[in-house]
Amino acid sequence: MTTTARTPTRNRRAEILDAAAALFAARGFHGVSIEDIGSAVGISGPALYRHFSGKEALLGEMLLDISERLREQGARLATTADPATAEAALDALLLGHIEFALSYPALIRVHERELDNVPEPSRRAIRRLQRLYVEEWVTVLTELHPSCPPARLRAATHAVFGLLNSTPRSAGELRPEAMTALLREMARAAIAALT
Amino acid sequence: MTTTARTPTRNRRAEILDAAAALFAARGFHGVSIEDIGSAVGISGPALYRHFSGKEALLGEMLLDISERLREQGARLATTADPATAEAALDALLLGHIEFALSYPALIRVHERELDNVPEPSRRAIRRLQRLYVEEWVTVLTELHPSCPPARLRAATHAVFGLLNSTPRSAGELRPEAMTALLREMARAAIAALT
DNA sequence: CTCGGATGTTAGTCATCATTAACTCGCTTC
DNA sequence: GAAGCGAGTTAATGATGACTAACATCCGAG
Repeated sequence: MTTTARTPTRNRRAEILDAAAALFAARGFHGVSIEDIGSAVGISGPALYRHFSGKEALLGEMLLDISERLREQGARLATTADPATAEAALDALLLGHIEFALSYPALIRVHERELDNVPEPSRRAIRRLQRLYVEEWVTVLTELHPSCPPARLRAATHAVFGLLNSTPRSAGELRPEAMTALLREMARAAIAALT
Repeated sequence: MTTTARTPTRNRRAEILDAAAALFAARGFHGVSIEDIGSAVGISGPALYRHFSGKEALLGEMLLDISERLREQGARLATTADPATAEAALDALLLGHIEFALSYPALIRVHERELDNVPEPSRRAIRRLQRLYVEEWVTVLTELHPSCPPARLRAATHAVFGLLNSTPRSAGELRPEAMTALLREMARAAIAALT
């Protein structure tokens, strides 16, 4: 009836993914209904099936996109810097991750929590991308701490992710620049402490 | 009569809470059915209502217990040490939290993720305990970094929790002692880096 | 021995949900 | 100016799931 019919499909898909991300972050995958997602973007319920084959497929696409963005960013930032200075590469990775976490807290939350709800075909691909991203970090850390065993560096990487991804929990405590500086300093120090 | 009450009830409740924690950690609150929990402890479905008034109440009790244990531990460790050496208090808090996270990864996960699913009466109490625990840390950190504004210290505390709670994610990478040492060193360094 | 309560069991009930079906409607295009 | 299609809509359908009811059993007093 009104002038709503102009959205050219591309926008709709993105709109739905955004709304679903916010809802999943707030209430969890199983706590959100198709109806909820639909009405969050002004359409109602089953209309979602014009854009996605199902709820799980929607989640799968969402996580795949997030993982791909992180991996791409990781690959770009880790190699962009002067290969001699792994320090610079690490700093770039840190700042990239922090900016992502601060810009898209809902995506970070979903990425952290909902992998188990993705059906098996996609889950494998997502896991692979996540692993590649971690390995990007481990490679850089290996240059900085050659004597440190890889398993330890991997655990350290997960610990740093936990630190950086704490953002959604301490939302609003600090302004973004202050939060960025804080997380960067803490993460750098934590990594420097590795034997 | 009186004290005995034999073990049937007490054990059952604890057994149920344990099983439910493991399931909630793995699949999320809404991803687990009453049937699932029941059959995990060998009874079936509605028998749970002999022990808990409902699914949400069960979760509420679980989170209340976790929060209470953390808060109690925090209060004990933060004051036990020589008040002159906030360093020692911080180290005690760190080791206490790490031990808890390594011993009960499922509880940590549920504690991090499921607060939103607790109905309002209990949620308030849980939040209060969580806040008290955080304030325990902030108090100690304030002694170590008097010039650091409280908001920054609070955000730093959440960041440290994120780091320490990464345990469930990097499960099995390292042996417990190695993981404890790693997390302790990283967290100490991260905190020392605060201006 | 019997009574009563704690603890289970199985068979409903009633909601909620994901998904599908069967129709509109408005555009573009021939 | 119909044909076709993209994007919605509302009404089933079929599962699943939380919770309740009605009925069984064990066991420790009295």
